[in-house]
Amino acid sequence: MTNTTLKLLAQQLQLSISTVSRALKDHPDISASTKAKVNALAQSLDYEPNAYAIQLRTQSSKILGVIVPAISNLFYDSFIAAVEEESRNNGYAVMILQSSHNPENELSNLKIFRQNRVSGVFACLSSSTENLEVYQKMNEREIPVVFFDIVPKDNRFTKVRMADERCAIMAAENIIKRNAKKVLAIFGDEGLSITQKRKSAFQKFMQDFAPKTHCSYAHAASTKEAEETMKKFADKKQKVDTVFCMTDEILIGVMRTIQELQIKVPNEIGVISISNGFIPNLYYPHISYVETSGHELGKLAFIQMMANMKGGKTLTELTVDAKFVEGGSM
Amino acid sequence: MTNTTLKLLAQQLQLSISTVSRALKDHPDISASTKAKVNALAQSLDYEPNAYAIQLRTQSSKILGVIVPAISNLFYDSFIAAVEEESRNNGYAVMILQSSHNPENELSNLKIFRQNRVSGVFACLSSSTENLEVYQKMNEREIPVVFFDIVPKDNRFTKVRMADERCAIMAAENIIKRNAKKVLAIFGDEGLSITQKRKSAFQKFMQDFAPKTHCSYAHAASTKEAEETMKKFADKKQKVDTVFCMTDEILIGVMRTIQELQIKVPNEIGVISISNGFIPNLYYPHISYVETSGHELGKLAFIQMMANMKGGKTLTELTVDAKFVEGGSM
DNA sequence: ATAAAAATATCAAACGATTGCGAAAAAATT
DNA sequence: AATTTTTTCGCAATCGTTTGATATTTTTAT
Repeated sequence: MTNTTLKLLAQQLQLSISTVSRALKDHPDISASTKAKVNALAQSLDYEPNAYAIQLRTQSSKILGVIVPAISNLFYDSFIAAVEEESRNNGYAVMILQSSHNPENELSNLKIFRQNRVSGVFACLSSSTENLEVYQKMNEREIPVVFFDIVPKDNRFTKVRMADERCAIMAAENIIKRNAKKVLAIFGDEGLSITQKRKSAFQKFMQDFAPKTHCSYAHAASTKEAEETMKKFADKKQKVDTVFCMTDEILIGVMRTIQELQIKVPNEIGVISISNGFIPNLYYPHISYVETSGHELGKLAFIQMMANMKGGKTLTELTVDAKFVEGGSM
Repeated sequence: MTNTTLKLLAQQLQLSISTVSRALKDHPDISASTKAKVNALAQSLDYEPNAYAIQLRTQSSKILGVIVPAISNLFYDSFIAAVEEESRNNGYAVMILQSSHNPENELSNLKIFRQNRVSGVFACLSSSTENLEVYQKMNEREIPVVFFDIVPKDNRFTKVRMADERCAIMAAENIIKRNAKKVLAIFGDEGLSITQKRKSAFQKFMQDFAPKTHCSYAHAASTKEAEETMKKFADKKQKVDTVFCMTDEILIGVMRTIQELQIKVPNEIGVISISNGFIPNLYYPHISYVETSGHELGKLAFIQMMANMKGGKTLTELTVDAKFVEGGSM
C-alpha cells in the first residue's frame, strides 16, 4: 500500500496540492465546504503528513536528542523519562543515544544528531570528555545544547544540575543532628566536578559546624569499591557510627557489607545517602536520603531547552533544589 | 552560520551537484582527483548530509522506534540500551516513547513513529491494550513491528520474548531441589499473558514432580501488594519455607518484609526470583534467580528486526533462553 | 586520422510538503 | 451595469539529496 500524500488527495478531489495543504491546516483562505471535503478524504485514507518533507521544507525538526552515558541507570532513566514525557506533550519526539562514557561514541552520537537535524540536545558529558569544541560548533549552528548532571565547567554553556552543594550540606546537617562521632563519607569518581562540589561543601560544613566530629573521606568508583571500603572501616579499631554515601552505587556496596556483617541500622550505624529514592527504599529500615530527582531535573532541562529555542541564548546555570527524606536509618 | 549543502560545495568547486554527491559516496564514475577535491572541501566546511533530504528522497529513514510502558524500569531500560547499541552499530538511531501503560498514549506514539517514517518499531504492549488494528496497519505499510515482553496472542505478528515457561520451570526445579515443604509463589498482574505462561508452567511442574509440596499461589501487581502478601504468609500458622517471586517488584516487596521481620535467609526461608540480576544482588546473601536478560532480548529483537526488514515477513516467535544464577538464598 | 570504447561529468526529474504571489470567481459597492 | 472588494483557489519555487539518462571529453583501437 502506497502512502497517501497531499498529491494523492489533491488528485482525488480535483484540487491543487496547495489548497489541500491549506485546508488541512485550517487556513482562512479556504472555504469551509472544501475544508470539510478534504478532511473527510484525508481521514478515510489515513493521511499522515510526511515529517521529512515538512522538516526539509521548514528546516525545523521537532526532534530532540539526549545523550547519556547509559540508559540503564536509575538516575538517567528517570531523567530520560521526564524529558520524553515533556517532549511528547509539546509535540517533540526524543532520540536517545548512549556514550558509554566513551568520548568517541559521544562524537559519533552528536554526528547522528546533527545529521538528523535535531532541534536541540540534552547532553550529559562522559566522564572523560575534555574537548568541548563539538558542542561549541552545535551552538554555532544554532542547535541549543542543555547540559545536565555531568556538565562542563566552561560557562559558555547552558546547564542544569542538582543543587550539589545543598545536597551535601543537607546530608551533613543530618549527620550532625544525629550526633555522630565517627563518620565515614564515601564519594564518587574523584575527577567529576559533581564529586568535587559535593565533597568540598560537605567537608566545609562539617568543619564549620562540627569540628570535633571525626570524618574519614573515601572515594569509590564502583559498588565493589564501596563494599570493600565499608569493610575496611567496619572492623573494630576504626569503627564508624555513621556512613554517608554520595551515590546509589556506593550505597549498594555499603549496604551489602552492612548486611553481610549483620550490623544493625540505625543502632550500630547510621546510613545516609544522596539518591532519587528507589534504592534507599529497598532496605528495611528505609535509608534516609537527600533526594535528587532525575525526573525533576529532566523537567527543568526541558523548560530550559524551550527557553533556549525561543528566545536568545540564556547562558545560565539552573539547579534543582534538594530535599531530605527521612527513612529509618539515622 | 548557514549549513553547508551539496549545492554550496558544487558552487565553490565549479562542479555540478550530482558530481559532488557521487564523489562523496565514492561512486566509480568520478575521477580520483575530483573526489579528493570534493572530500577536502567537504571536510573543511563540515559538510553533514541532511538526513531529511535523504530520507525524503530514498524513502528509508534509518530510524527505529521503541515503545515501552516506561523507560524507568530495570528490565526495559536494559532492553532499550541493547537495542540502541545494536542500532547505532548498524547505522540506525532509535526514537523511544513511553506508553505509561495507556493505550491512548500508545496510539499517539505510533502516530509519531508513522509521521517520522521510522523503518521499524519495537513494541511492548501496554497491559490494557486490546485493539491491535494499528499494528496491523503498520504491517500493511510495510513497517515491521517486533513485539517484546508483553506481546499479542495473535500470531500474525513477530515477537520475541523470554522463555517464560522455562524460567518458571527452572525456578520450580530449584525449589524442589531445596526440598521445600511449604511454598509461596507470588506472580504478577493476572491479566498478562506472560504471567499466565509462567504460572501455569510453574504449577504443572510442581504438581508433576513434587505433588506433596504445599504451594500457595498469590498475585501482586505492585511492590506494596507483594510486601503485604508476604506479611500474611509470614505469621506462624501458615509459615512458608520458600518463596518464589515472579518479578523484581515482587522480590523487593518480599525482601522488605523479610528484612523487617528479621527472617533469616536462607535458613528460615528460601528466596528465588526471576530477574535480570540487579535487584537480587543488592541483598546479602544474594538472591538466587533465573536470569531473564533485557539485554539479550534486545539483541535478539534487533536481529529479528533486521531479518524482517531485509527478507519477507518471518512471522515467528523467538525466545531467549534462561539460566539459573545461584545466589545464597536457597 | 577516424571510429569505437571508456571515463567523467552534467541535466533534470523526482521525494512531499510549504508559502508568497497572482488569478479567477463571487459578493458587495457604487 | 461597471467597478471594487472579498473570497477562494492554483502556480511555481523551494528545501537537500539521489539517480537514470545524456552529454562531453579522453583514451584506445583500427
